[in-house]
Amino acid sequence: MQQPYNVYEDRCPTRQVLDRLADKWALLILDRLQGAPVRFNQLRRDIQGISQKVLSQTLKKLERDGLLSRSVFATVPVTVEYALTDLGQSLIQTVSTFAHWAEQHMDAVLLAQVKYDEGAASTSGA
Amino acid sequence: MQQPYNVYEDRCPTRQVLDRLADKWALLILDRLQGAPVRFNQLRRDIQGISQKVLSQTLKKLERDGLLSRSVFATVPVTVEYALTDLGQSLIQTVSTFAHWAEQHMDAVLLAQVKYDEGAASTSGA
DNA sequence: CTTTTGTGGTTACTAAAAGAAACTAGGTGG
DNA sequence: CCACCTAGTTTCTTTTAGTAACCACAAAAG
Repeated sequence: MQQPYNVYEDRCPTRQVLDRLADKWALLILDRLQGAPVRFNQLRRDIQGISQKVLSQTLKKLERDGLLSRSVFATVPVTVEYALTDLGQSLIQTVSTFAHWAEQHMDAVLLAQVKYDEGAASTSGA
Repeated sequence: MQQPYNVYEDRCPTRQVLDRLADKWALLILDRLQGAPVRFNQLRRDIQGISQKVLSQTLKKLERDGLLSRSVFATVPVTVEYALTDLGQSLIQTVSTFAHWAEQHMDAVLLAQVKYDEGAASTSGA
């Protein structure tokens, strides 16, 4: 008995899910929510470079897919908290490893880039 | 002694790496290369919906970052094989888990979407 | 001996999305 | 009254992603 879903297939609904999750901002948001709920503007401050629009959009998509929950508290000013759901928890270890992989392997990547660019230079050069 | 790299920082080079890896096509390519080298057109056939342009571009970026290697064989017609490097191998388990997560949790995602859309309907409706 | 098929790409065009910045709305404090 | 906090939305511009066509080579088909 094999699975009904195959992400390699064009029209499989998993492909859309992958497309939404395989996003720089989505990964950073999920990673940031690891451990405890975080508020909108806190996410905005912590994830440097993200705009309100993209943060808002990405949060909506992740909420719709059931990976995180949105809670509004009637404080003054209003508090909106985002937190991982159980579904989000099922992915967070993988997301975290993926998002931080570059931090561990950055030197190797930079070295590879230098080598690649040298090769490209010699092709067009001598 | 803490790490010099932090993916949450806007100008950290890891951010660019994350941006390139956090891509639907990059993930599917890396996942497909797991186990054995694969040729260009084989990748194109297996990863349904990818275009030559995007496949070519993505392979170049992944090669530049040192995650995969490109080997040309002077056969007729020419054979070009792509394979994971050691650096690529260091990420493949995470990539594979991530890429196939949706296949395991698709039902939960679909359920969440229905619930979310119902809520949105009731907001604008009654 | 011309057409089709296969290889592995590149190039131009177009549609969609991402990003920057301003604006909204409700309430507090100066 | 104006500025500032919250959490967003809207508008506009720029960038990216995707579609489709084209290229060069060689072999096989007709």
